[in-house]
Amino acid sequence: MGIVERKEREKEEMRKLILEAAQKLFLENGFEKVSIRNIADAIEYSPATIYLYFKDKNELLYGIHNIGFHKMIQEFQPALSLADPFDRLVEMGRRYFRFAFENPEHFDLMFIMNAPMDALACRDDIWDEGRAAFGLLVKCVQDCMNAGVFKYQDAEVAAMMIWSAVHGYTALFLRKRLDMFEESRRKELMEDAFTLFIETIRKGL
Amino acid sequence: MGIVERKEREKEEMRKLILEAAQKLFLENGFEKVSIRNIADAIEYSPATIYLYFKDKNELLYGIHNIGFHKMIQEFQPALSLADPFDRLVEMGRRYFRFAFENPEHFDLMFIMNAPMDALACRDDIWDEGRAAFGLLVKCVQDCMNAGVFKYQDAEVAAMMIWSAVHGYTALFLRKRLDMFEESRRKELMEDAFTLFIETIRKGL
DNA sequence: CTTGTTTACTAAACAGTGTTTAGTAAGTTT
DNA sequence: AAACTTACTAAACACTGTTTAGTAAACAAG
Repeated sequence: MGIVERKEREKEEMRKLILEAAQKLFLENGFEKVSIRNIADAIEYSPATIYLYFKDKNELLYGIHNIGFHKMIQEFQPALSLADPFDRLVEMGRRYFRFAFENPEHFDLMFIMNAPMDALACRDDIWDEGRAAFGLLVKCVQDCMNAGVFKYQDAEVAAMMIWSAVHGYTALFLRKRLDMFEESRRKELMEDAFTLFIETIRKGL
Repeated sequence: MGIVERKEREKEEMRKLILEAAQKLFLENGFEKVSIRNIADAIEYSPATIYLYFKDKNELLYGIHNIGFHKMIQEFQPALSLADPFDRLVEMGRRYFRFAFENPEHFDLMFIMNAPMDALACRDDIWDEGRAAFGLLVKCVQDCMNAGVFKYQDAEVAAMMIWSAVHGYTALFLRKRLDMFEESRRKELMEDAFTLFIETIRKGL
């Protein structure tokens, strides 16, 4: 009597089909320029079908946001296995920015756009993906404290401060607020600001 | 023969009428929920009229973004007249966040949304408002260096690093990425992270 | 004062958008 | 074979930003 199981499998596969077609279109054309109808066309189903698998567009974007987190966590792995906790922290910072730079649409969805958070708020659910990722950072900061690199002792507060600094220039860059600097100066400025931040917390935290 | 002058005045007034009606609606309902038709209704003109005064919606949003910058610069004034340069820097940071908290729609337009930057990019113009505001920060950081508060000597890089840190938690907060912390903890965490950042740069920069 | 021209404005249309509803056809169960 | 359930869709609804063609008033020139 595996019919119900098969149906469930098919349902899951359909969700995946939609999600991956949507992701492909979004990454290719940007979020503003992709509609439910475009996605429906790509998978050769009617637009209404998508609403049988996702409550609304926010829910769909939330699904892609999840894929983004998987990708990011994976790309963080090499950083996490570095021996020195401070090196680990620096490498995590670099990878945060590099991920944003190489996957701007995913990063947008994960940390800037309203849509995925609205989907969560509607179900009044908690942002588990964000919590987990932040947890990685807190752990790393805690290791730095245990190793005596930082004198300050509240790892969560320190992690928040570090996340802010790295997220700040990443978000400003992505939303073109650093375009006021000429391209070569911009790259230099971001690199130097990051290095300066690292040196500052090494001395002052 | 003041006819052409009067016409120019009327044209300017009409722009202002549209801009302020638009701003009012945007601040009341948020940007996602206001259309050109809504604005047209509010001023009792047809939608097409708006396009005689603004190239497109991005241009209109850019206009409101400018009003936001005027407001922000004004609210920065008291900070700028503090005697001690480091106090000045701290107060600027506090006011950056307070402005965002009290004027989230304006802040969004100024530092997060794509629309106003797209309007600039189309005219391939430079972001003067951002440059001017960043200039204030650079000057303040330079004063801190001259006063010997900071040892590091590149004011622009240091300003970039400081802007990043303050913008980071502001943007994360505004885009609901800190909602994973319970409300009271969230306020505390932001406050503590800011204080920690201030203490860290005081010691380490 | 009557022309011709310019200006300011709008009705209506175009080409889209997210989403819902009512209905169909195939698969499954009895 | 009949009844029920599921998966799907055509078409509509109520919007969106934007453009076009046309009108009526304001102005300038003869």
